Amino acid sequence: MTSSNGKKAVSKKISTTPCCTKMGMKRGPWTVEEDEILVDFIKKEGEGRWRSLPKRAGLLRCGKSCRLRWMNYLRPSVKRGGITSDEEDLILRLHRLLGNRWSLIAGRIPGRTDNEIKNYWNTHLRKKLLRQGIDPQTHKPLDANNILKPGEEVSGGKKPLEPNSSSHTDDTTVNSGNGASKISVSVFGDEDNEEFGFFYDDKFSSFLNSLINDDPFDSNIPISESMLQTHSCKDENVGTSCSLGHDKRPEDI
DNA sequence: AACGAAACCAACCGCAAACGC
DNA sequence: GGCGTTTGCGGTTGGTTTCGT
Repeated sequence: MTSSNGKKAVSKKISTTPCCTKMGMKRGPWTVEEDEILVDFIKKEGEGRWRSLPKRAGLLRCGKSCRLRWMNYLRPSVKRGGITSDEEDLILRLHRLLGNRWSLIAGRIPGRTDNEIKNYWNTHLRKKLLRQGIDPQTHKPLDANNILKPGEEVSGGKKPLEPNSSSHTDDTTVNSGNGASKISVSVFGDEDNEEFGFFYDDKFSSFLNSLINDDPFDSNIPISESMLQTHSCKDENVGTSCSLGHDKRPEDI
Protein backbone atom coordinates (compact mmCIF):
# COMPACT_ATOMS: atom_id res chain seq x y z
CA MET A 1 0.00 0.00 0.00
CA THR A 2 1.09 3.39 -0.56
CA SER A 3 0.52 4.62 2.80
CA SER A 4 3.28 5.00 5.19
CA ASN A 5 4.97 1.70 4.65
CA GLY A 6 5.74 2.47 1.09
CA LYS A 7 3.86 -0.44 -0.35
CA LYS A 8 1.45 0.17 -3.15
CA ALA A 9 -2.13 0.87 -2.34
CA VAL A 10 -3.87 -1.50 -4.61
CA SER A 11 -7.44 -2.33 -4.24
CA LYS A 12 -7.87 -6.00 -4.20
CA LYS A 13 -9.90 -9.07 -3.55
CA ILE A 14 -11.23 -9.85 -0.75
CA SER A 15 -13.09 -12.85 0.42
CA THR A 16 -16.67 -13.75 0.66
CA THR A 17 -18.38 -12.64 3.80
CA PRO A 18 -17.39 -9.08 4.18
CA CYS A 19 -18.92 -7.05 6.93
CA CYS A 20 -18.09 -3.83 5.17
CA THR A 21 -19.14 -4.38 1.60
CA LYS A 22 -22.63 -5.07 2.79
CA MET A 23 -22.99 -1.39 3.41
CA GLY A 24 -20.96 -0.32 0.44
CA MET A 25 -17.90 0.19 2.56
CA LYS A 26 -14.46 0.20 1.05
CA ARG A 27 -12.09 -2.61 1.90
CA GLY A 28 -8.48 -3.51 1.33
CA PRO A 29 -5.36 -1.46 1.82
CA TRP A 30 -5.63 2.09 3.05
CA THR A 31 -4.60 5.00 0.91
CA VAL A 32 -2.57 7.96 2.10
CA GLU A 33 -5.65 10.13 1.81
CA GLU A 34 -7.69 7.85 4.02
CA ASP A 35 -4.89 7.72 6.56
CA GLU A 36 -4.77 11.49 6.69
CA ILE A 37 -8.50 11.77 7.16
CA LEU A 38 -8.46 9.26 9.97
CA VAL A 39 -5.49 10.80 11.73
CA ASP A 40 -6.89 14.30 11.47
CA PHE A 41 -10.24 13.21 12.77
CA ILE A 42 -8.82 11.34 15.74
CA LYS A 43 -6.57 14.27 16.57
CA LYS A 44 -9.65 16.42 16.77
CA GLU A 45 -12.20 14.07 18.24
CA GLY A 46 -10.15 11.41 19.96
CA GLU A 47 -10.32 7.64 19.77
CA GLY A 48 -13.39 5.59 20.42
CA ARG A 49 -16.91 5.25 19.10
CA TRP A 50 -15.46 3.37 16.20
CA ARG A 51 -18.78 2.35 14.82
CA SER A 52 -19.83 5.89 14.10
CA LEU A 53 -16.36 7.25 13.43
CA PRO A 54 -16.25 6.54 9.69
CA LYS A 55 -19.46 8.41 9.12
CA ARG A 56 -18.38 11.33 11.27
CA ALA A 57 -14.97 11.44 9.64
CA GLY A 58 -16.29 10.99 6.13
CA LEU A 59 -14.60 7.68 5.48
CA LEU A 60 -16.08 4.84 3.50
CA ARG A 61 -14.71 2.26 5.89
CA CYS A 62 -16.26 0.23 8.62
CA GLY A 63 -15.44 1.09 12.19
CA LYS A 64 -13.51 -2.08 12.68
CA SER A 65 -11.25 -1.27 9.80
CA CYS A 66 -10.65 2.25 11.11
CA ARG A 67 -9.84 1.00 14.56
CA LEU A 68 -7.43 -1.58 13.21
CA ARG A 69 -5.69 0.90 10.97
CA TRP A 70 -5.28 3.34 13.83
CA MET A 71 -4.17 0.78 16.38
CA ASN A 72 -1.71 -1.04 14.16
CA TYR A 73 -0.33 1.67 12.03
CA LEU A 74 -1.33 5.28 12.50
CA ARG A 75 -0.98 5.89 16.20
CA PRO A 76 2.01 8.10 16.92
CA SER A 77 3.25 5.66 19.52
CA VAL A 78 3.58 2.82 17.05
CA LYS A 79 7.21 2.08 16.48
CA ARG A 80 8.21 1.13 12.98
CA GLY A 81 11.23 -0.85 12.02
CA GLY A 82 12.64 -4.21 12.83
CA ILE A 83 12.28 -6.01 16.10
CA THR A 84 15.47 -5.69 18.10
CA SER A 85 17.15 -8.62 19.75
CA ASP A 86 16.09 -7.32 23.14
CA GLU A 87 12.51 -7.12 22.01
CA GLU A 88 12.77 -10.58 20.54
CA ASP A 89 14.04 -11.96 23.79
CA LEU A 90 11.23 -10.28 25.65
CA ILE A 91 8.64 -11.65 23.27
CA LEU A 92 9.99 -15.13 23.81
CA ARG A 93 9.84 -14.76 27.55
CA LEU A 94 6.37 -13.32 27.53
CA HIS A 95 5.10 -15.92 25.12
CA ARG A 96 6.51 -18.67 27.28
CA LEU A 97 4.51 -17.23 30.12
CA LEU A 98 1.34 -16.08 28.41
CA GLY A 99 0.97 -18.10 25.26
CA ASN A 100 -0.66 -16.50 22.24
CA ARG A 101 -2.02 -13.54 24.12
CA TRP A 102 -0.62 -11.08 21.71
CA SER A 103 -2.29 -7.99 23.03
CA LEU A 104 -0.98 -8.68 26.47
CA ILE A 105 2.50 -9.31 25.18
CA ALA A 106 2.34 -6.17 23.06
CA GLY A 107 1.28 -4.23 26.10
CA ARG A 108 4.66 -4.86 27.65
CA ILE A 109 6.65 -3.89 24.60
CA PRO A 110 6.45 -0.17 23.98
CA GLY A 111 5.54 0.83 20.48
CA ARG A 112 4.77 -2.65 19.24
CA THR A 113 1.32 -3.83 18.31
CA ASP A 114 -0.27 -7.17 18.87
CA ASN A 115 -0.54 -7.70 15.14
CA GLU A 116 3.13 -6.95 14.62
CA ILE A 117 4.21 -9.28 17.38
CA LYS A 118 1.90 -11.98 16.17
CA ASN A 119 3.29 -11.69 12.67
CA TYR A 120 6.85 -11.66 13.93
CA TRP A 121 6.21 -14.69 16.03
CA ASN A 122 4.66 -16.65 13.20
CA THR A 123 7.27 -15.74 10.63
CA HIS A 124 10.44 -15.67 12.69
CA LEU A 125 10.36 -16.84 16.25
CA ARG A 126 8.27 -19.91 15.75
CA LYS A 127 10.65 -21.22 13.14
CA LYS A 128 13.63 -20.24 15.21
CA LEU A 129 12.39 -22.27 18.14
CA LEU A 130 11.62 -25.22 15.92
CA ARG A 131 15.15 -25.13 14.56
CA GLN A 132 16.41 -25.17 18.11
CA GLY A 133 14.28 -28.19 18.82
CA ILE A 134 11.85 -26.31 21.01
CA ASP A 135 8.11 -26.58 20.71
CA PRO A 136 6.95 -23.01 20.07
CA GLN A 137 3.68 -23.55 21.86
CA THR A 138 4.90 -25.29 24.94
CA HIS A 139 8.49 -24.05 24.95
CA LYS A 140 9.49 -27.57 25.78
CA PRO A 141 12.07 -29.57 23.85
CA LEU A 142 10.66 -31.41 20.89
CA ASP A 143 11.41 -35.03 20.37
CA ALA A 144 14.26 -35.54 17.94
CA ASN A 145 12.04 -36.33 14.97
CA ASN A 146 10.32 -33.01 15.05
CA ILE A 147 13.32 -30.73 15.18
CA LEU A 148 13.39 -28.36 12.24
CA LYS A 149 16.73 -28.43 10.53
CA PRO A 150 18.27 -25.35 8.94
CA GLY A 151 16.75 -24.81 5.55
CA GLU A 152 13.82 -27.03 6.33
CA GLU A 153 10.41 -25.53 6.13
CA VAL A 154 7.78 -25.64 8.73
CA SER A 155 5.25 -28.17 7.70
CA GLY A 156 2.00 -26.60 6.63
CA GLY A 157 3.57 -23.83 4.62
CA LYS A 158 1.61 -20.65 4.97
CA LYS A 159 -0.43 -21.92 7.82
CA PRO A 160 1.97 -21.63 10.65
CA LEU A 161 -0.55 -21.90 13.41
CA GLU A 162 -1.67 -25.21 14.68
CA PRO A 163 -5.39 -25.61 14.81
CA ASN A 164 -6.62 -25.29 18.33
CA SER A 165 -3.23 -24.14 19.37
CA SER A 166 -4.77 -21.97 21.99
CA SER A 167 -6.48 -24.85 23.63
CA HIS A 168 -3.61 -27.10 24.31
CA THR A 169 -3.03 -27.66 27.94
CA ASP A 170 0.61 -28.29 28.30
CA ASP A 171 2.68 -25.84 30.19
CA THR A 172 1.26 -22.56 29.14
CA THR A 173 -2.36 -22.94 29.66
CA VAL A 174 -4.74 -20.09 29.45
CA ASN A 175 -8.35 -20.70 29.96
CA SER A 176 -10.56 -19.04 27.48
CA GLY A 177 -12.81 -16.33 28.61
CA ASN A 178 -12.24 -13.86 31.30
CA GLY A 179 -14.25 -14.50 34.39
CA ALA A 180 -12.50 -15.75 37.41
CA SER A 181 -10.71 -18.50 35.65
CA LYS A 182 -7.12 -18.93 36.53
CA ILE A 183 -4.14 -19.04 34.31
CA SER A 184 -1.96 -21.97 35.07
CA VAL A 185 1.56 -21.60 33.97
CA SER A 186 4.45 -23.91 34.17
CA VAL A 187 7.71 -22.66 32.93
CA PHE A 188 10.00 -24.92 34.77
CA GLY A 189 10.58 -27.51 32.15
CA ASP A 190 9.01 -30.88 32.07
CA GLU A 191 7.52 -30.91 35.46
CA ASP A 192 3.84 -31.14 36.03
CA ASN A 193 1.90 -27.97 35.67
CA GLU A 194 2.30 -25.49 38.39
CA GLU A 195 -1.08 -24.33 39.50
CA PHE A 196 -0.65 -20.88 40.78
CA GLY A 197 -2.84 -19.20 43.24
CA PHE A 198 -4.30 -15.75 43.00
CA PHE A 199 -2.44 -12.67 43.80
CA TYR A 200 -2.66 -9.05 43.14
CA ASP A 201 -1.80 -6.21 40.85
CA ASP A 202 1.43 -4.97 42.29
CA LYS A 203 2.84 -8.43 42.19
CA PHE A 204 1.80 -8.84 38.63
CA SER A 205 3.50 -5.66 37.68
CA SER A 206 6.69 -6.58 39.43
CA PHE A 207 6.47 -10.02 37.98
CA LEU A 208 6.35 -8.67 34.46
CA ASN A 209 9.02 -6.16 35.22
CA SER A 210 11.23 -8.92 36.45
CA LEU A 211 10.37 -10.75 33.31
CA ILE A 212 11.70 -7.88 31.32
CA ASN A 213 14.81 -7.45 33.40
CA ASP A 214 15.70 -10.94 34.36
CA ASP A 215 14.45 -14.46 34.56
CA PRO A 216 11.37 -14.17 36.68
CA PHE A 217 10.84 -17.78 37.28
CA ASP A 218 13.23 -18.08 40.15
CA SER A 219 10.94 -15.92 42.13
CA ASN A 220 8.09 -18.38 41.95
CA ILE A 221 5.65 -15.57 41.77
CA PRO A 222 2.29 -16.98 40.94
CA ILE A 223 0.06 -15.41 38.37
CA SER A 224 -3.63 -15.50 37.90
CA GLU A 225 -5.98 -14.75 35.09
CA SER A 226 -7.73 -12.15 37.14
CA MET A 227 -4.51 -10.28 37.53
CA LEU A 228 -3.92 -10.30 33.87
CA GLN A 229 -7.29 -8.74 33.42
CA THR A 230 -6.71 -6.16 36.02
CA HIS A 231 -3.63 -5.16 34.19
CA SER A 232 -5.34 -4.37 31.04
CA CYS A 233 -3.62 -1.25 30.11
CA LYS A 234 -3.91 1.63 27.79
CA ASP A 235 -0.40 2.68 28.39
CA GLU A 236 0.32 5.97 26.76
CA ASN A 237 3.72 4.77 25.81
CA VAL A 238 2.61 1.41 24.75
CA GLY A 239 1.23 1.24 21.33
CA THR A 240 -1.49 -1.26 21.80
CA SER A 241 -4.21 -1.96 24.14
CA CYS A 242 -3.33 -4.90 26.21
CA SER A 243 -6.39 -5.99 27.97
CA LEU A 244 -7.31 -9.54 28.38
CA GLY A 245 -10.82 -8.55 28.83
CA HIS A 246 -12.06 -5.36 27.39
CA ASP A 247 -10.87 -1.97 28.20
CA LYS A 248 -13.01 0.79 29.33
CA ARG A 249 -13.96 3.00 26.50
CA PRO A 250 -12.23 6.34 26.40
CA GLU A 251 -15.40 8.23 27.13
CA ASP A 252 -15.88 6.16 30.22
CA ILE A 253 -12.55 6.99 31.69
C1' DA B 1 15.88 -11.98 -17.49
C1' DA B 2 12.16 -14.93 -16.30
C1' DC B 3 9.91 -17.70 -13.41
C1' DG B 4 8.36 -20.05 -9.20
C1' DA B 5 8.66 -20.52 -4.28
C1' DA B 6 9.01 -18.61 0.07
C1' DA B 7 8.61 -14.93 3.25
C1' DC B 8 6.41 -11.03 4.92
C1' DC B 9 2.74 -8.40 6.86
C1' DA B 10 -1.60 -5.48 6.41
C1' DA B 11 -6.09 -6.35 6.71
C1' DC B 12 -9.96 -9.30 7.22
C1' DC B 13 -13.24 -12.44 9.83
C1' DG B 14 -15.62 -14.60 13.62
C1' DC B 15 -16.33 -14.66 18.15
C1' DA B 16 -16.81 -13.38 22.89
C1' DA B 17 -16.88 -9.99 26.47
C1' DA B 18 -18.25 -5.52 27.92
C1' DC B 19 -21.45 -2.09 27.79
C1' DG B 20 -25.91 0.37 27.87
C1' DC B 21 -30.65 0.42 27.99
C1' DG C 1 -31.79 -10.49 34.08
C1' DG C 2 -32.42 -10.03 29.00
C1' DC C 3 -31.17 -8.25 24.84
C1' DG C 4 -29.04 -5.54 21.26
C1' DT C 5 -24.84 -2.99 20.22
C1' DT C 6 -20.02 -2.00 20.40
C1' DT C 7 -15.38 -3.10 21.09
C1' DG C 8 -11.28 -5.81 21.13
C1' DC C 9 -8.83 -10.13 20.46
C1' DG C 10 -6.76 -14.12 18.13
C1' DG C 11 -6.56 -16.66 13.98
C1' DT C 12 -6.36 -16.52 9.10
C1' DT C 13 -5.96 -14.86 4.36
C1' DG C 14 -3.85 -13.45 0.32
C1' DG C 15 -1.32 -9.64 -2.24
C1' DT C 16 3.31 -7.96 -2.55
C1' DT C 17 8.13 -8.41 -2.12
C1' DT C 18 12.29 -10.98 -1.90
C1' DC C 19 15.02 -14.88 -2.82
C1' DG C 20 16.68 -18.83 -5.40
C1' DT C 21 17.26 -21.28 -9.64
